[in-house]
Amino acid sequence: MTAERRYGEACPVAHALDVIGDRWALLVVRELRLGPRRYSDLQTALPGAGPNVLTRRLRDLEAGGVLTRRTLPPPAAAQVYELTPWGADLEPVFRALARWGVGSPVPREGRLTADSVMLGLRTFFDADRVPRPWTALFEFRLDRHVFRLRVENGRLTELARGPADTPDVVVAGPQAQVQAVLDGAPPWDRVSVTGDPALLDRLLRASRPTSSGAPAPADLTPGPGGPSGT
Amino acid sequence: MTAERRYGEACPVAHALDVIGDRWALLVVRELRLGPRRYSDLQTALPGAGPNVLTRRLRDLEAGGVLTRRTLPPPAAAQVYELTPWGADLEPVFRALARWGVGSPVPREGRLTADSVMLGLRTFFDADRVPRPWTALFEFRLDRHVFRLRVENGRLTELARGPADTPDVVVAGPQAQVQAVLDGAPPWDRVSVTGDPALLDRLLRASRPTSSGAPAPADLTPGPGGPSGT
DNA sequence: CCGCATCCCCAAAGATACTG
DNA sequence: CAGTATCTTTGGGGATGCGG
Repeated sequence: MTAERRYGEACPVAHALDVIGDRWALLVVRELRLGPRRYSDLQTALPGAGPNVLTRRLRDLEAGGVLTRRTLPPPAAAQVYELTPWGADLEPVFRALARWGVGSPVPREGRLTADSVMLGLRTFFDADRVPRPWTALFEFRLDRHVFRLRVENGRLTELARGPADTPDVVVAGPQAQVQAVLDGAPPWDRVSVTGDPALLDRLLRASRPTSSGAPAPADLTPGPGGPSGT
Repeated sequence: MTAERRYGEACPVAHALDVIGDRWALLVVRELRLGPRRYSDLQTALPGAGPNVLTRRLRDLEAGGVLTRRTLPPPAAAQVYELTPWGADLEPVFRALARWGVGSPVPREGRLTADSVMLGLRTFFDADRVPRPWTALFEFRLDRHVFRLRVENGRLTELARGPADTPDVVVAGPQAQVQAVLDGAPPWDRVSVTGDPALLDRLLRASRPTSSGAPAPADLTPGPGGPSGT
Protein backbone atom coordinates (compact mmCIF):
# COMPACT_ATOMS: atom_id res chain seq x y z
CA MET A 1 0.00 0.00 0.00
CA THR A 2 1.64 3.18 -1.12
CA ALA A 3 1.52 6.12 1.23
CA GLU A 4 -1.29 7.81 -0.72
CA ARG A 5 0.11 10.20 -3.21
CA ARG A 6 -2.32 12.91 -2.20
CA TYR A 7 -1.75 15.90 -0.01
CA GLY A 8 -4.10 14.61 2.64
CA GLU A 9 -5.31 18.05 3.60
CA ALA A 10 -8.86 19.22 4.09
CA CYS A 11 -7.94 22.51 2.42
CA PRO A 12 -10.06 23.00 -0.70
CA VAL A 13 -7.03 24.15 -2.66
CA ALA A 14 -5.06 21.06 -1.72
CA HIS A 15 -8.07 18.95 -2.53
CA ALA A 16 -8.43 20.60 -5.92
CA LEU A 17 -4.78 19.87 -6.59
CA ASP A 18 -5.34 16.27 -5.62
CA VAL A 19 -7.76 16.11 -8.53
CA ILE A 20 -6.25 18.35 -11.21
CA GLY A 21 -2.73 18.86 -9.88
CA ASP A 22 -0.98 16.01 -11.61
CA ARG A 23 1.15 16.72 -14.60
CA TRP A 24 -0.83 17.17 -17.84
CA ALA A 25 -4.14 16.94 -16.01
CA LEU A 26 -5.17 20.55 -16.43
CA LEU A 27 -3.99 20.65 -20.02
CA VAL A 28 -6.16 17.64 -20.77
CA VAL A 29 -9.08 19.51 -19.28
CA ARG A 30 -8.18 22.54 -21.36
CA GLU A 31 -8.48 20.50 -24.52
CA LEU A 32 -11.99 19.52 -23.51
CA ARG A 33 -13.19 23.05 -22.81
CA LEU A 34 -14.54 23.50 -26.32
CA GLY A 35 -16.32 20.17 -26.40
CA PRO A 36 -15.73 16.40 -26.42
CA ARG A 37 -12.58 14.98 -27.93
CA ARG A 38 -11.31 11.57 -28.81
CA TYR A 39 -8.23 9.96 -27.40
CA SER A 40 -6.26 10.53 -30.57
CA ASP A 41 -7.25 14.19 -30.65
CA LEU A 42 -5.82 14.62 -27.19
CA GLN A 43 -2.72 12.75 -28.19
CA THR A 44 -1.98 15.06 -31.09
CA ALA A 45 -2.88 18.13 -29.05
CA LEU A 46 -0.53 17.09 -26.25
CA PRO A 47 2.35 15.30 -27.96
CA GLY A 48 4.50 15.65 -24.88
CA ALA A 49 2.36 13.26 -22.92
CA GLY A 50 2.95 9.64 -23.76
CA PRO A 51 0.01 7.29 -24.26
CA ASN A 52 0.48 5.71 -20.86
CA VAL A 53 0.45 9.05 -19.10
CA LEU A 54 -2.50 10.26 -21.13
CA THR A 55 -4.52 7.16 -20.35
CA ARG A 56 -3.62 7.42 -16.72
CA ARG A 57 -4.69 11.05 -16.52
CA LEU A 58 -7.96 10.30 -18.26
CA ARG A 59 -8.73 7.52 -15.81
CA ASP A 60 -7.78 9.63 -12.83
CA LEU A 61 -9.84 12.58 -13.99
CA GLU A 62 -12.75 10.28 -14.66
CA ALA A 63 -12.48 8.82 -11.17
CA GLY A 64 -12.20 12.33 -9.81
CA GLY A 65 -15.47 13.34 -11.43
CA VAL A 66 -13.96 15.88 -13.81
CA LEU A 67 -14.70 14.11 -17.07
CA THR A 68 -16.62 11.16 -18.43
CA ARG A 69 -15.90 8.65 -21.14
CA ARG A 70 -18.80 8.28 -23.49
CA THR A 71 -19.18 5.91 -26.40
CA LEU A 72 -20.98 7.60 -29.25
CA PRO A 73 -24.17 5.91 -30.54
CA PRO A 74 -23.61 2.92 -32.88
CA PRO A 75 -23.45 4.64 -36.31
CA ALA A 76 -20.07 6.13 -35.45
CA ALA A 77 -19.16 4.12 -32.38
CA ALA A 78 -16.16 6.18 -31.41
CA GLN A 79 -15.56 7.06 -27.83
CA VAL A 80 -15.07 10.58 -26.65
CA TYR A 81 -14.09 12.26 -23.42
CA GLU A 82 -16.08 15.21 -22.17
CA LEU A 83 -16.21 17.40 -19.11
CA THR A 84 -18.77 16.80 -16.41
CA PRO A 85 -20.65 19.88 -15.16
CA TRP A 86 -18.20 20.05 -12.31
CA GLY A 87 -15.29 19.81 -14.73
CA ALA A 88 -16.78 22.65 -16.73
CA ASP A 89 -16.80 24.68 -13.53
CA LEU A 90 -13.04 24.89 -13.85
CA GLU A 91 -13.57 27.84 -16.16
CA PRO A 92 -12.78 30.45 -13.50
CA VAL A 93 -9.60 28.56 -12.66
CA PHE A 94 -8.46 28.79 -16.26
CA ARG A 95 -9.29 32.48 -16.39
CA ALA A 96 -7.34 33.15 -13.23
CA LEU A 97 -4.37 31.07 -14.30
CA ALA A 98 -4.25 32.53 -17.80
CA ARG A 99 -4.52 36.09 -16.57
CA TRP A 100 -1.75 35.42 -14.10
CA GLY A 101 0.37 33.63 -16.67
CA VAL A 102 0.43 36.52 -19.13
CA GLY A 103 1.97 38.68 -16.43
CA SER A 104 5.02 36.46 -16.18
CA PRO A 105 8.38 38.18 -16.15
CA VAL A 106 9.86 35.46 -18.34
CA PRO A 107 8.56 35.39 -21.89
CA ARG A 108 6.48 32.41 -22.82
CA GLU A 109 7.32 30.63 -25.98
CA GLY A 110 6.49 27.42 -27.73
CA ARG A 111 3.60 25.91 -29.59
CA LEU A 112 -0.08 26.64 -29.15
CA THR A 113 -2.88 24.22 -29.78
CA ALA A 114 -5.66 25.54 -31.97
CA ASP A 115 -8.07 25.27 -29.05
CA SER A 116 -5.72 27.29 -26.91
CA VAL A 117 -5.51 30.07 -29.46
CA MET A 118 -9.28 30.39 -29.66
CA LEU A 119 -9.76 30.13 -25.91
CA GLY A 120 -7.54 33.16 -25.53
CA LEU A 121 -10.27 35.25 -27.12
CA ARG A 122 -12.76 34.02 -24.57
CA THR A 123 -10.45 34.28 -21.59
CA PHE A 124 -9.51 37.87 -22.22
CA PHE A 125 -12.73 39.11 -23.74
CA ASP A 126 -13.93 42.12 -21.83
CA ALA A 127 -17.53 43.17 -22.33
CA ASP A 128 -16.68 46.66 -21.14
CA ARG A 129 -14.39 47.23 -24.08
CA VAL A 130 -17.12 46.69 -26.63
CA PRO A 131 -20.05 48.86 -27.78
CA ARG A 132 -23.14 48.10 -25.70
CA PRO A 133 -25.45 46.56 -28.26
CA TRP A 134 -23.11 44.66 -30.53
CA THR A 135 -23.84 41.40 -32.26
CA ALA A 136 -21.59 39.49 -34.64
CA LEU A 137 -20.81 35.98 -35.75
CA PHE A 138 -17.27 34.92 -36.59
CA GLU A 139 -15.75 31.86 -38.14
CA PHE A 140 -12.10 31.05 -37.68
CA ARG A 141 -10.18 28.42 -39.63
CA LEU A 142 -6.76 27.51 -38.33
CA ASP A 143 -5.42 24.96 -40.77
CA ARG A 144 -8.07 22.25 -40.56
CA HIS A 145 -9.56 23.44 -37.28
CA VAL A 146 -12.78 25.38 -37.61
CA PHE A 147 -14.40 27.43 -34.84
CA ARG A 148 -17.32 29.78 -34.47
CA LEU A 149 -17.54 32.69 -32.11
CA ARG A 150 -20.68 34.64 -31.38
CA VAL A 151 -21.06 38.03 -29.73
CA GLU A 152 -24.58 39.01 -28.75
CA ASN A 153 -25.42 42.34 -27.19
CA GLY A 154 -21.82 42.91 -26.29
CA ARG A 155 -21.40 39.51 -24.65
CA LEU A 156 -19.41 36.56 -25.92
CA THR A 157 -22.16 33.97 -25.89
CA GLU A 158 -20.66 31.12 -27.88
CA LEU A 159 -17.29 29.68 -28.72
CA ALA A 160 -17.32 26.20 -30.14
CA ARG A 161 -15.73 23.93 -32.67
CA GLY A 162 -17.32 23.72 -36.06
CA PRO A 163 -18.37 26.17 -38.77
CA ALA A 164 -20.64 29.16 -38.28
CA ASP A 165 -23.98 29.61 -39.97
CA THR A 166 -23.79 32.65 -42.25
CA PRO A 167 -20.91 34.32 -40.40
CA ASP A 168 -20.26 38.04 -40.64
CA VAL A 169 -16.53 37.49 -40.78
CA VAL A 170 -14.42 34.50 -41.76
CA VAL A 171 -10.74 34.41 -40.88
CA ALA A 172 -8.82 31.58 -42.46
CA GLY A 173 -5.22 30.57 -42.92
CA PRO A 174 -2.31 28.66 -41.47
CA GLN A 175 -2.50 28.57 -37.68
CA ALA A 176 0.69 30.48 -37.08
CA GLN A 177 -0.44 33.34 -39.30
CA VAL A 178 -3.99 33.49 -37.97
CA GLN A 179 -2.38 33.61 -34.54
CA ALA A 180 -0.34 36.59 -35.60
CA VAL A 181 -3.47 38.31 -36.81
CA LEU A 182 -5.22 37.67 -33.50
CA ASP A 183 -2.17 39.11 -31.79
CA GLY A 184 -2.68 42.35 -33.64
CA ALA A 185 -0.56 41.96 -36.76
CA PRO A 186 -2.18 42.98 -40.04
CA PRO A 187 -3.46 40.10 -42.14
CA TRP A 188 -0.58 38.34 -43.79
CA ASP A 189 -0.16 36.85 -47.20
CA ARG A 190 -1.85 33.52 -46.56
CA VAL A 191 -4.53 34.76 -44.15
CA SER A 192 -7.84 35.73 -45.67
CA VAL A 193 -10.37 37.90 -43.88
CA THR A 194 -13.78 37.71 -45.52
CA GLY A 195 -16.37 40.23 -44.44
CA ASP A 196 -16.01 43.47 -42.52
CA PRO A 197 -12.48 43.77 -41.06
CA ALA A 198 -13.76 46.39 -38.62
CA LEU A 199 -15.76 43.73 -36.85
CA LEU A 200 -12.66 41.64 -36.35
CA ASP A 201 -10.75 44.66 -35.15
CA ARG A 202 -13.45 45.37 -32.61
CA LEU A 203 -13.31 41.81 -31.31
CA LEU A 204 -9.55 41.90 -30.97
CA ARG A 205 -9.59 45.19 -29.10
CA ALA A 206 -11.98 43.64 -26.61
CA SER A 207 -9.84 40.53 -26.22
CA ARG A 208 -6.40 41.97 -25.63
CA PRO A 209 -4.87 40.80 -22.37
CA THR A 210 -4.41 43.52 -19.79
CA SER A 211 -1.99 43.23 -16.91
CA SER A 212 -4.61 44.27 -14.41
CA GLY A 213 -8.29 44.78 -14.90
CA ALA A 214 -7.39 48.14 -16.37
CA PRO A 215 -8.56 49.15 -19.84
CA ALA A 216 -6.30 48.20 -22.71
CA PRO A 217 -4.11 50.75 -24.47
CA ALA A 218 -6.00 52.36 -27.30
CA ASP A 219 -3.62 51.36 -30.06
CA LEU A 220 -3.28 47.86 -31.42
CA THR A 221 0.44 47.38 -31.34
CA PRO A 222 1.64 44.22 -33.05
CA GLY A 223 4.16 41.83 -31.67
CA PRO A 224 3.91 40.02 -28.35
CA GLY A 225 1.06 40.69 -25.98
CA GLY A 226 -1.80 39.42 -28.11
CA PRO A 227 -4.67 37.30 -26.88
CA SER A 228 -3.15 34.12 -28.27
CA GLY A 229 -3.49 31.31 -25.83
CA THR A 230 -5.83 30.22 -23.10
CA MET B 1 20.76 18.73 -21.70
CA THR B 2 17.64 17.15 -20.36
CA ALA B 3 14.54 17.35 -22.48
CA GLU B 4 13.27 20.34 -20.48
CA ARG B 5 10.67 19.26 -18.04
CA ARG B 6 8.38 22.10 -19.00
CA TYR B 7 5.36 22.00 -21.20
CA GLY B 8 6.99 24.12 -23.85
CA GLU B 9 3.75 25.81 -24.83
CA ALA B 10 3.12 29.49 -25.33
CA CYS B 11 -0.28 29.06 -23.68
CA PRO B 12 -0.46 31.25 -20.56
CA VAL B 13 -2.05 28.41 -18.61
CA ALA B 14 0.72 26.01 -19.54
CA HIS B 15 3.24 28.69 -18.72
CA ALA B 16 1.66 29.30 -15.33
CA LEU B 17 1.85 25.59 -14.66
CA ASP B 18 5.50 25.62 -15.63
CA VAL B 19 6.00 27.99 -12.72
CA ILE B 20 3.57 26.82 -10.05
CA GLY B 21 2.53 23.41 -11.38
CA ASP B 22 5.11 21.27 -9.61
CA ARG B 23 4.11 19.27 -6.61
CA TRP B 24 3.92 21.29 -3.37
CA ALA B 25 4.63 24.54 -5.21
CA LEU B 26 1.20 26.07 -4.81
CA LEU B 27 0.93 24.94 -1.21
CA VAL B 28 4.22 26.66 -0.46
CA VAL B 29 2.79 29.82 -1.97
CA ARG B 30 -0.36 29.37 0.10
CA GLU B 31 1.71 29.39 3.27
CA LEU B 32 3.17 32.73 2.25
CA ARG B 33 -0.14 34.41 1.52
CA LEU B 34 -0.40 35.84 5.02
CA GLY B 35 3.14 37.12 5.09
CA PRO B 36 6.78 36.02 5.15
CA ARG B 37 7.74 32.71 6.68
CA ARG B 38 10.92 30.99 7.61
CA TYR B 39 12.09 27.68 6.24
CA SER B 40 11.22 25.82 9.40
CA ASP B 41 7.73 27.33 9.44
CA LEU B 42 7.13 25.95 5.99
CA GLN B 43 8.53 22.62 7.01
CA THR B 44 6.14 22.22 9.91
CA ALA B 45 3.22 23.53 7.85
CA LEU B 46 3.94 21.05 5.06
CA PRO B 47 5.31 17.96 6.79
CA GLY B 48 4.62 15.84 3.73
CA ALA B 49 7.30 17.62 1.77
CA GLY B 50 10.80 16.54 2.68
CA PRO B 51 13.52 19.14 3.18
CA ASN B 52 15.09 18.41 -0.17
CA VAL B 53 11.80 18.85 -2.01
CA LEU B 54 10.97 21.97 -0.04
CA THR B 55 14.33 23.54 -0.80
CA ARG B 56 13.97 22.65 -4.45
CA ARG B 57 10.54 24.25 -4.68
CA LEU B 58 11.74 27.38 -2.95
CA ARG B 59 14.63 27.73 -5.37
CA ASP B 60 12.39 27.08 -8.36
CA LEU B 61 9.77 29.54 -7.22
CA GLU B 62 12.45 32.10 -6.56
CA ALA B 63 13.88 31.60 -10.04
CA GLY B 64 10.36 31.83 -11.41
CA GLY B 65 9.84 35.21 -9.82
CA VAL B 66 7.10 34.10 -7.44
CA LEU B 67 8.94 34.61 -4.17
CA THR B 68 12.14 36.09 -2.82
CA ARG B 69 14.49 35.05 -0.10
CA ARG B 70 15.27 37.90 2.22
CA THR B 71 17.62 38.05 5.16
CA LEU B 72 16.16 40.08 7.96
CA PRO B 73 18.21 43.07 9.22
CA PRO B 74 21.06 42.20 11.62
CA PRO B 75 19.32 42.29 15.02
CA ALA B 76 17.44 39.10 14.19
CA ALA B 77 19.35 37.89 11.18
CA ALA B 78 16.94 35.15 10.19
CA GLN B 79 16.01 34.62 6.60
CA VAL B 80 12.46 34.54 5.41
CA TYR B 81 10.66 33.79 2.18
CA GLU B 82 8.02 36.14 0.92
CA LEU B 83 5.90 36.57 -2.15
CA THR B 84 6.86 39.00 -4.88
CA PRO B 85 4.11 41.31 -6.14
CA TRP B 86 3.58 38.89 -8.99
CA GLY B 87 3.38 36.00 -6.57
CA ALA B 88 0.79 37.90 -4.57
CA ASP B 89 -1.20 38.19 -7.78
CA LEU B 90 -1.95 34.50 -7.45
CA GLU B 91 -4.80 35.46 -5.14
CA PRO B 92 -7.50 35.03 -7.81
CA VAL B 93 -6.07 31.62 -8.64
CA PHE B 94 -6.47 30.54 -5.03
CA ARG B 95 -9.99 31.90 -4.91
CA ALA B 96 -10.96 30.05 -8.07
CA LEU B 97 -9.30 26.81 -6.98
CA ALA B 98 -10.78 26.93 -3.49
CA ARG B 99 -14.27 27.70 -4.72
CA TRP B 100 -13.99 24.86 -7.19
CA GLY B 101 -12.54 22.50 -4.61
CA VAL B 102 -15.41 22.88 -2.16
CA GLY B 103 -17.77 21.65 -4.86
CA SER B 104 -16.01 18.32 -5.10
CA PRO B 105 -18.21 15.24 -5.11
CA VAL B 106 -15.74 13.40 -2.92
CA PRO B 107 -15.49 14.69 0.64
CA ARG B 108 -12.23 16.33 1.57
CA GLU B 109 -10.61 15.24 4.75
CA GLY B 110 -7.31 15.61 6.48
CA ARG B 111 -5.41 18.24 8.34
CA LEU B 112 -5.58 21.98 7.90
CA THR B 113 -2.78 24.41 8.52
CA ALA B 114 -3.71 27.36 10.70
CA ASP B 115 -3.09 29.70 7.76
CA SER B 116 -5.41 27.65 5.64
CA VAL B 117 -8.20 27.86 8.18
CA MET B 118 -7.98 31.63 8.36
CA LEU B 119 -7.63 32.05 4.62
CA GLY B 120 -10.96 30.29 4.22
CA LEU B 121 -12.62 33.29 5.79
CA ARG B 122 -11.04 35.58 3.24
CA THR B 123 -11.62 33.32 0.27
CA PHE B 124 -15.32 32.91 0.87
CA PHE B 125 -16.07 36.28 2.38
CA ASP B 126 -18.87 37.89 0.46
CA ALA B 127 -19.38 41.61 0.96
CA ASP B 128 -22.96 41.27 -0.26
CA ARG B 129 -23.87 39.10 2.68
CA VAL B 130 -22.95 41.72 5.23
CA PRO B 131 -24.64 44.92 6.38
CA ARG B 132 -23.41 47.87 4.29
CA PRO B 133 -21.63 49.93 6.91
CA TRP B 134 -20.11 47.33 9.18
CA THR B 135 -16.78 47.60 10.92
CA ALA B 136 -15.25 45.11 13.30
CA LEU B 137 -11.86 43.84 14.41
CA PHE B 138 -11.32 40.19 15.27
CA GLU B 139 -8.52 38.25 16.82
CA PHE B 140 -8.22 34.52 16.38
CA ARG B 141 -5.92 32.26 18.32
CA LEU B 142 -5.51 28.73 17.05
CA ASP B 143 -3.16 27.04 19.48
CA ARG B 144 -0.10 29.27 19.29
CA HIS B 145 -1.06 30.92 15.99
CA VAL B 146 -2.53 34.38 16.31
CA PHE B 147 -4.31 36.28 13.55
CA ARG B 148 -6.22 39.51 13.17
CA LEU B 149 -9.07 40.13 10.79
CA ARG B 150 -10.54 43.52 10.07
CA VAL B 151 -13.83 44.39 8.40
CA GLU B 152 -14.31 47.99 7.42
CA ASN B 153 -17.47 49.30 5.85
CA GLY B 154 -18.54 45.82 4.95
CA ARG B 155 -15.23 44.91 3.31
CA LEU B 156 -12.60 42.54 4.60
CA THR B 157 -9.64 44.88 4.57
CA GLU B 158 -7.06 42.99 6.56
CA LEU B 159 -6.12 39.45 7.41
CA ALA B 160 -2.67 39.00 8.84
CA ARG B 161 -0.66 37.09 11.38
CA GLY B 162 -0.24 38.67 14.74
CA PRO B 163 -2.52 40.05 17.47
CA ALA B 164 -5.15 42.72 16.97
CA ASP B 165 -5.12 46.08 18.65
CA THR B 166 -8.17 46.33 20.93
CA PRO B 167 -10.24 43.72 19.10
CA ASP B 168 -14.02 43.59 19.32
CA VAL B 169 -13.99 39.82 19.45
CA VAL B 170 -11.34 37.32 20.43
CA VAL B 171 -11.77 33.67 19.56
CA ALA B 172 -9.25 31.36 21.14
CA GLY B 173 -8.79 27.65 21.61
CA PRO B 174 -7.29 24.49 20.19
CA GLN B 175 -7.15 24.68 16.39
CA ALA B 176 -9.51 21.77 15.81
CA GLN B 177 -12.17 23.30 17.98
CA VAL B 178 -11.82 26.83 16.65
CA GLN B 179 -12.14 25.26 13.23
CA ALA B 180 -15.41 23.66 14.28
CA VAL B 181 -16.68 27.01 15.48
CA LEU B 182 -15.77 28.63 12.17
CA ASP B 183 -17.63 25.82 10.45
CA GLY B 184 -20.76 26.80 12.29
CA ALA B 185 -20.70 24.66 15.41
CA PRO B 186 -21.48 26.40 18.69
CA PRO B 187 -18.44 27.27 20.80
CA TRP B 188 -17.12 24.16 22.45
CA ASP B 189 -15.71 23.51 25.87
CA ARG B 190 -12.19 24.74 25.27
CA VAL B 191 -13.02 27.57 22.86
CA SER B 192 -13.50 30.97 24.37
CA VAL B 193 -15.28 33.79 22.57
CA THR B 194 -14.60 37.13 24.18
CA GLY B 195 -16.73 40.05 23.07
CA ASP B 196 -19.99 40.18 21.17
CA PRO B 197 -20.77 36.71 19.70
CA ALA B 198 -23.19 38.34 17.26
CA LEU B 199 -20.25 39.95 15.47
CA LEU B 200 -18.63 36.56 14.99
CA ASP B 201 -21.89 35.11 13.79
CA ARG B 202 -22.21 37.89 11.25
CA LEU B 203 -18.70 37.23 9.95
CA LEU B 204 -19.30 33.53 9.63
CA ARG B 205 -22.55 34.03 7.73
CA ALA B 206 -20.68 36.18 5.25
CA SER B 207 -17.91 33.62 4.87
CA ARG B 208 -19.82 30.41 4.25
CA PRO B 209 -18.87 28.73 1.00
CA THR B 210 -21.61 28.67 -1.60
CA SER B 211 -21.64 26.26 -4.50
CA SER B 212 -22.25 29.04 -6.99
CA GLY B 213 -22.15 32.75 -6.48
CA ALA B 214 -25.65 32.42 -5.04
CA PRO B 215 -26.47 33.72 -1.58
CA ALA B 216 -25.89 31.33 1.27
CA PRO B 217 -28.71 29.53 3.01
CA ALA B 218 -30.07 31.63 5.83
CA ASP B 219 -29.49 29.11 8.58
CA LEU B 220 -26.10 28.25 9.97
CA THR B 221 -26.18 24.49 9.91
CA PRO B 222 -23.28 22.87 11.70
CA GLY B 223 -21.27 19.98 10.33
CA PRO B 224 -19.47 19.93 7.01
CA GLY B 225 -19.67 22.85 4.63
CA GLY B 226 -18.00 25.48 6.77
CA PRO B 227 -15.47 28.01 5.54
CA SER B 228 -12.54 26.09 6.94
CA GLY B 229 -9.71 26.01 4.52
CA THR B 230 -8.21 28.23 1.86
C1' DC C 1 -6.65 3.15 -38.61
C1' DC C 2 -7.86 4.12 -33.33
C1' DG C 3 -7.35 3.17 -28.47
C1' DC C 4 -4.86 1.87 -25.70
C1' DA C 5 -1.23 -1.86 -22.84
C1' DT C 6 3.59 -2.98 -22.04
C1' DC C 7 8.38 -2.13 -21.43
C1' DC C 8 12.45 0.40 -20.39
C1' DC C 9 14.85 4.36 -18.46
C1' DC C 10 15.59 8.36 -16.17
C1' DA C 11 14.24 12.34 -13.53
C1' DA C 12 11.46 13.85 -9.42
C1' DA C 13 9.51 12.98 -5.24
C1' DG C 14 9.72 10.65 -0.51
C1' DA C 15 12.33 9.32 3.52
C1' DT C 16 16.13 9.59 6.56
C1' DA C 17 20.56 11.03 8.25
C1' DC C 18 23.70 14.34 8.93
C1' DT C 19 26.26 18.98 8.86
C1' DG C 20 27.78 24.36 8.70
C1' DC D 1 17.92 26.77 12.12
C1' DA D 2 18.43 25.92 7.40
C1' DG D 3 19.48 23.40 4.77
C1' DT D 4 22.82 19.30 2.11
C1' DA D 5 23.84 14.31 1.19
C1' DT D 6 22.27 9.90 0.19
C1' DC D 7 19.22 6.34 -0.91
C1' DT D 8 14.89 4.38 -2.33
C1' DT D 9 10.56 4.69 -4.63
C1' DT D 10 7.48 6.47 -7.83
C1' DG D 11 5.88 8.70 -11.85
C1' DG D 12 6.66 10.54 -16.36
C1' DG D 13 8.85 10.46 -21.34
C1' DG D 14 9.48 7.67 -25.30
C1' DA D 15 9.16 3.65 -28.20
C1' DT D 16 6.95 -0.44 -29.61
C1' DG D 17 3.29 -3.65 -30.06
C1' DC D 18 -1.34 -5.56 -30.22
C1' DG D 19 -6.29 -6.27 -30.36
C1' DG D 20 -10.73 -4.64 -32.24
